Amino acid sequence: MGWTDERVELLRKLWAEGLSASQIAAQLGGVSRNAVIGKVHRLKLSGRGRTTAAPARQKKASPTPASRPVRAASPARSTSATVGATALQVQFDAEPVARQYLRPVGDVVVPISRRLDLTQLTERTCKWPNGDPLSEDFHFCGNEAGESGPYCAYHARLAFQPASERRRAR
DNA sequence: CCCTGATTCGC
DNA sequence: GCGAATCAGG
Repeated sequence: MGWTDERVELLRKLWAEGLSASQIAAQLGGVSRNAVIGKVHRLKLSGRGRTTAAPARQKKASPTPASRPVRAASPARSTSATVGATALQVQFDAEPVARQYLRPVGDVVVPISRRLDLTQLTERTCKWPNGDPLSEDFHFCGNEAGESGPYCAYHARLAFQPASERRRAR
């Protein structure tokens, strides 16, 4: 799957919104988070909320076991403090604050829900329920779900992370 | 352990 | 240009 204009556009949008690379990758489908990150860098996007600093790494240069590359020590990389907004990642799920920007299409926030009907679900589609089950608006996420679970990467995190947090917090 | 982005480099 | 492998950090 290549980077079509639309996919790049979506990438830019989601990245700008603060979604993580893996989340974006999950929504795009067919690409890994590494692919997303790589593309982001190629597009000269990067550093928004800023996560891990960039201490100028240097590795993986010679597969030769006998060769020991000299360690270049000159980061010369100052973190340009530019972005004033977008400092924190969004952790929405049911938070009212989250709903602000997550309604670009009148759907949920995260992935581009496909609004699948129950009968349209396959074993590889995310079965995360969206909306009120009692309402007609109810639908399923429908994004790509691996074999590791019933949900896409994004919803899997929403579903399972709270559990670990509970364990830690409790 | 999970995750995050950053970087390098072979393709 | 692309992205897997790897690194570095939380």
